[in-house]
This record gives sequence, structure tokens and C-alpha cells, in this order.
Amino acid sequence: MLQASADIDTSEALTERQKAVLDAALRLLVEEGDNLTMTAVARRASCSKETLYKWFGDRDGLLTATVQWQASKVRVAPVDGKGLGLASLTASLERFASDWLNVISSDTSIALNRVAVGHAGSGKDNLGAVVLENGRFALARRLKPVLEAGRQAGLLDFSDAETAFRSFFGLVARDVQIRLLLGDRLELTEATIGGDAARATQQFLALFGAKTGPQGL
Amino acid sequence: MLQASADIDTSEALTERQKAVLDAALRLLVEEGDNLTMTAVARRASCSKETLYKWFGDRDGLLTATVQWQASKVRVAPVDGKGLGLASLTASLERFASDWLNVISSDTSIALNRVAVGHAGSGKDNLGAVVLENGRFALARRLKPVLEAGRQAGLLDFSDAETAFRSFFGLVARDVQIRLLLGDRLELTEATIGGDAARATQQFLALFGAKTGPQGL
DNA sequence: CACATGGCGTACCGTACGTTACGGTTCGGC
DNA sequence: GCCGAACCGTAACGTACGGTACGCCATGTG
Repeated sequence: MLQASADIDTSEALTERQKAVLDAALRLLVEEGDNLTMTAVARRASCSKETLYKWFGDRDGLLTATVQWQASKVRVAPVDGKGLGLASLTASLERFASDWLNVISSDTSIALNRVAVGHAGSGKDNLGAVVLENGRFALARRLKPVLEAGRQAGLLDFSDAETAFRSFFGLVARDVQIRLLLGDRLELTEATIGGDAARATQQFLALFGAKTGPQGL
Repeated sequence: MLQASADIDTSEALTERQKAVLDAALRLLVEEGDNLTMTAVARRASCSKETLYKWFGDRDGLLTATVQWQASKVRVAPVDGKGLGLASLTASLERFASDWLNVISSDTSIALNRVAVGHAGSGKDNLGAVVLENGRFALARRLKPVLEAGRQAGLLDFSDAETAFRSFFGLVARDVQIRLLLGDRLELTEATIGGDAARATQQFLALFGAKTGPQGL
């Protein structure tokens, strides 16, 4: 496992100007990938390189700050999901699934994951840990309460929430993320995402739904 | 989709010496990631840089040759699987699953996928296409006949082999590959791989197995 | 033996880029 | 109106590395 706490309050003390600079860096990261130069960032952000180095230390510092800045922007509100019921549970799962598909197929997510994966090889920084912590692990933290609630309500049947989550994750993501990261042109329209979310949810319920059929246990 | 034919007979005309050089490059790629330098490869392979450039053109050429060389080494024999039956089908699926988990958790696969993902951003070469073609798509080509055979034998029930394959893929891989690529330390012992393969297979059969129970349709 | 070929080792060149330094400008506080 | 701090723009430095040229040796061929 990774060291936790890779995302605790990353948006610490950032002035508006600094956020603007990080936004510029982020846009450049999406366009150029890991080839972005400090000069390019400075030019795009209309700031001096000296400022970049003063604020972020070095290139890796700028990169991690950029990734954390993006991560801090996608902090979504946890679904309430207290009103249990098969319909609302299904809706929640479908929403999680389509949200996740939308995230991993977005340009920024692809770009960020690409640089993080690239950097994970030579352990200079811990970009991979940051991305993982704010991506897959954040998703788990938000989804598990829903799964637990579903189990409490007798709608789901599983022994380990982690295992159940990972199966759900696999049913939703399948080969999408790795294909996109490797450059496969994969058109994900709103319609296909919706369909995939519904299919994944139904499959998950088929595997982990409590047997509440007429002939129940 | 990617252009196909990214893997047609890549081991074309390679002298033993060249294979040895590519092996050295591969080892270095696993150790150093994308930071390997031409000088380092030359030194490790005990050859001159000039030779590298004569044989492979430039750095990207060397990289793609290395990836293709590795790909050509893992060409496995397609499972016969003509003797149908639920037991043999299950065994085949489990074997596919554990093979795949072993591949994606291997050091070389992780290293190769890392550089391919990194390069996929700036479309210089098509490393991503090569990796995808010899990884996920090669797996699909080998597995689909098994699925089709299972359907012919009345053991499986699905309308689209591609969709069924992708679900199987998701159930097997789940979050393993992305976590490994992002640097998560994920211990995959032979035991856990075997367990995961069995679990994924059972889940797949639960979703796509034909209803042959006593009260059948 | 003369000679050509292929490949090793190494020195070298050009460039891109991270990092630093410096002069000029804006701006808040007194 | 003046001072210092923060910041912009840009020039400069150092280095790492891709790519090339050259000298040398080994091997094979007449």
C-alpha cells in the first residue's frame, strides 16, 4: 500500500495568483505532456521563472503542486445515500460509475495519469501516490459507505467491502483506462458511458445483490 | 481503435548479437525506466553507440525494437480447448486469468507499459499501439475462441464476444494494473493470483454462464 | 600478406533545458 | 514622494544527452 496522507489539505496556502499559475501549468500539461518546460510554463502563466522556483522549489515541485491542485478541485460531495432502497442504491452506483468513467476519460485525467505513471518509474517524486490517493482510493472511500449501507439494508451481500469495491471498479473501468493511457482512440460519448454504467451496475448487483427473490433463502 | 498490424512478425531479421543488445536494453529499461541513455545501453551491451544508431536508427527506434523484441518473446501457444465441458472451460478461464495477472504484475511488463504510456502523450512513436496490440488485444484474440466454444457448447450465454471479454478483463484486472503502474506496492503472490483468478472466473460464469441449473429455463 | 569489413571505444558537437542571476517595474506602507 | 518587497522579462550558465566522426582491432578473403 502507499503511504496515506498524500492528499491531506493540499490546497493549503495558495494565493489566487498561484492558483492561476497552476491552472496554466495544468493546461500546458494536458497539451504537452511531460515535455513541458519551465520556460513554457512561465510564458503561459505570464510570470517569471524566478517566481516559479521561489514558489515551487524545482520542476518536480511544480509538477506535484499542479497535480495536487487539480486533485483539490475534484473533491466532490459524498452522496447522501441514507434513504436506502434498491432504486436509490442502483441510482447511486450508476452515478458513481458514470462519474468515474467521465473522470478517467477526461483529457486532464489522462494527462495527469500519464506523467504520474512516467514518474513512478524513477522514484524522484511521489506523483503516482498523489494520483492514486485522489483517484482510485478516494473513489473507494466515497463508495464504501454506500456499499455498507446497502448491506445494512439487506440489499447487498458481501463479506469484505474492499473486495466488493474492487469488483465494482473492474466492472466499470474494464480496459478503458489502460487503453486511453496507451493512446487508444476510444470514443466515450455520454450515451455509451451511461450504458456502461448501467451495465456495470446490473452486473455488480447480480454478483453481490442479496437474494431477495420470491423464493428467498 | 488503433491501426492493426502493429505486431506483424516483429522478430524479422535479428542476428543473435542484435537480440543480445536488445536484451541488454530491456534489462536497462526495467531498471532505469525511460531515463536510460544511449550511452548506458551501449555500455551495458558492450557495443558502440554508432552500432546502435546503425541498427536502430535513433533512440525511438531502439525503444520500439526493444518493446517488439519483448513482445515476440511472450507469444504463447493458444489453448486447445476443443474438449468442451464446464470443468475444462473453467480451467481455461482460470489459466487465462492467472497468466494475465502474472504478466501485468511482472517487472518487465510494468516497465514497458510505463514507457509506452509516457510516450503516448507526445505522439512521436507508437509504442502504446505496440504494447496494446501485444497485450490487451492479443489476449482478446486468444480468449475469444474459448468463449465462442463455450457458447457453442451451451455453457456460456452472451450476445457479443467483445463485451463478454471486456467484462472478464475487468473482473480479472480490476485495479491491479493501474495501481502497479502508479507505483503502488502490490504484493501478488502465486497464491493470491490463483485465488483472484478463481474468483474472477466464478464471477464471470455467474454473469455469463448459461442457466443450466436444475430448474432451467 | 594486403586489404576490406564490421564493430568497439571514445572523443566530440549541438542543443535543449533546468537553474540562477540581474536589471527594470509595480505596489503597498509611511 | 520614498523605500523595500514582490515580481516580470530575459540573459546567462552548466549539464546531460542525442547524434556523429574517427581511430583501432579482429576477422575473413584474395
